[in-house]
Amino acid sequence: MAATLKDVAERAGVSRSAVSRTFTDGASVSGKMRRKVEKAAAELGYSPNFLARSLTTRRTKLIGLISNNFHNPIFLEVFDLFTRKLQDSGLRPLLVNLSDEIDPKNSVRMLRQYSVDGVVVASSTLPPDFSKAFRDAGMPVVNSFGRYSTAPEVHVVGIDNAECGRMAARELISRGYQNVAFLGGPESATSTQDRLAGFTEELERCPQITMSHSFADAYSFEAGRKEMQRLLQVDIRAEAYFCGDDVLSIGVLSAIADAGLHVPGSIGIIGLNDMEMAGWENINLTTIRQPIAQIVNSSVELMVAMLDEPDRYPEARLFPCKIVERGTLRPVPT
Amino acid sequence: MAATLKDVAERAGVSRSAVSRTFTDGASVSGKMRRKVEKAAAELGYSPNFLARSLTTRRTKLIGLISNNFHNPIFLEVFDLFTRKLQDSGLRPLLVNLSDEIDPKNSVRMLRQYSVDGVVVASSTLPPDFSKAFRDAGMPVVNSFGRYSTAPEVHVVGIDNAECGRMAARELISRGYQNVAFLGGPESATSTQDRLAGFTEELERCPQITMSHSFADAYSFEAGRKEMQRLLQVDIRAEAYFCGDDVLSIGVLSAIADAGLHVPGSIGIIGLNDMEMAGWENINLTTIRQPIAQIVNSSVELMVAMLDEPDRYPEARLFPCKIVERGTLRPVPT
DNA sequence: ATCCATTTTGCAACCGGTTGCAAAAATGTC
DNA sequence: GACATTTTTGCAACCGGTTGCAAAATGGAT
Repeated sequence: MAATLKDVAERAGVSRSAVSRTFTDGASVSGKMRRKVEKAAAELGYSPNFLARSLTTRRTKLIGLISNNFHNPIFLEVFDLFTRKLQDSGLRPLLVNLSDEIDPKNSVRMLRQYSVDGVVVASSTLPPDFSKAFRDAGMPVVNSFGRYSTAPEVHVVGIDNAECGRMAARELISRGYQNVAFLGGPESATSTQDRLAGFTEELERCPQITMSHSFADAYSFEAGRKEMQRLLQVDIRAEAYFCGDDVLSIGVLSAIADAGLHVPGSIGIIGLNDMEMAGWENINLTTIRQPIAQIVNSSVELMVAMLDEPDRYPEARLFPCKIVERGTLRPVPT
Repeated sequence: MAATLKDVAERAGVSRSAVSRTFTDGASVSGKMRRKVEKAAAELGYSPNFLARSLTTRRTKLIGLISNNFHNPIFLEVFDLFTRKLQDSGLRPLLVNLSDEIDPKNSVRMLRQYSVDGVVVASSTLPPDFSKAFRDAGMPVVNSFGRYSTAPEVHVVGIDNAECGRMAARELISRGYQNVAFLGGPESATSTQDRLAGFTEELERCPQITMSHSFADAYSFEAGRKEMQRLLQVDIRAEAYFCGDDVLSIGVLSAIADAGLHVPGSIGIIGLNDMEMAGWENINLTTIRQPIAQIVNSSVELMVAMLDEPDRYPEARLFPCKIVERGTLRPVPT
């Protein structure tokens, strides 16, 4: 069907190598030859087959883009940014949905069968073993939105979750809240653990402030709502909550509204991520902004660098977060 | 690095063809041979290279998954469903973000270079030329969420947008609204055009009901909010609005709340899609449910069928929508 | 044990490219 | 114009697989 190297060579009356060289940059071809070949190629609508090429070059320009977060709207932004940035870097994302995989083995095999040049694991909830499994199979790996401390063997790009916890704590302290709580995502997620640790650490320096914590089953609206409903029933509610994630916060807000309580009057809420929706006027969530565009761009740049230097020494790239003040915390007392 | 066919053949002391046949289903190999080869393969951790294989089989099992909707949360659900269903069918999605492409040419070339087996265009806003460009390049194409009437040369899986418009009109009529309006997405989107046409058609049968329409710039919260703010200012507001999309509806709801008006007391709203968020208790949007899981599954099944039969006669598969009643329309008068 | 039909196996060519090497052509120098 | 040097070109082998074909092995019937 499609024209091949050989067709072009015959039409141009030259050798196959000459055609190949015309389409390989850095190869030696005279101007005359190039023109002849390009003419024939244009006439036949030829463009080289990447997969055949990859057989000898050992480069497919395919990158496995792996995630299990297909329910948190922030990941739509993440996919948008990743696909664009990868495309701009001449790479192509092979998307892998790991939502119900327990074992990385299948994905590792599949990605090897497709000879991907590298793997981006974009998830804050996948256990670090997954990233390691890909690395152990010899593929360059970047773990975006991952935990930086426990897996120094794999490149990580993300935020300092513990610092976010401390930041949230300081913010609540500065607003004069005396009884605060952390409402996290799933307890098993490293991001949840680290955010809680930072939050706790900072609050331990203020012994007069009461602190508690609990976990929602997932980073989702329903889970946040359910957990908040439970908390409101047992009636040991805090004055302000640091929620592990924006979408969780929105669930929490809905439970609070249903209970006839007012935000920030009766209860203060601070989220994390600053997803698009947090800025919607009917939500107006005070939150900690995670710089996802920077994280994504840096992840791809790191991946590109690794393609040239596969044994690059592993590094963690952390980006600072900052508070975005909207309407769900009471003002700083004057 | 990774073991090849030849390595396995040598280790097992058999020919390369024998190894190849062991990993090709339907090929003739004796039990004894199979065991020998599988043993050697297991010891070397061998699995066949799909890309090399594709060179002779002319099947990559790669499917281009193309979209330009990376801002409407419903598409996160769409991507989740597509990736799962494709994976379950033994296919792999090569994700292409067409957000700022004017011309399909580049994507066509790229997808040909990767020898994708087929292309799924998942978009309700891409012009039909895009789908056609892929088909003209000889690739099987399914246009999911597309318009079915104008492009009978390309397979389409989706809903009958005009019928949705009629359905919305009937619903508003049955609730006794006398002055209704359509607040659509971008005027250029075929989905918007068809929904408006159906809505208008049905209302023309009730001349006593006043009807108007306008368009938002995009299927987005901000666009919906802005358009509703404008409508509220000019003060020729309708009693009920059929909004082109749920996320648009949510923007509309926010504008209404800001104006101090009440839903469904002062204004009724009906959306379209039934995205997850529509069911959140603090939104509680009455809407028309688009059966996206069915559309996605059917799209993939159609794609699978086309792989065996590339010249299959083009068909349109339409799925019925139904109203999901929540809290943004006033009750049917008794 | 013999013969024939069937199944299994290996050889070699091919899929669509790239690349090291040596021969051929072009260029520069005197 | 002769010679040395550099650049361009084609040959042939290779990347990691598949597959048509013919030879070898197997199995069954007599």
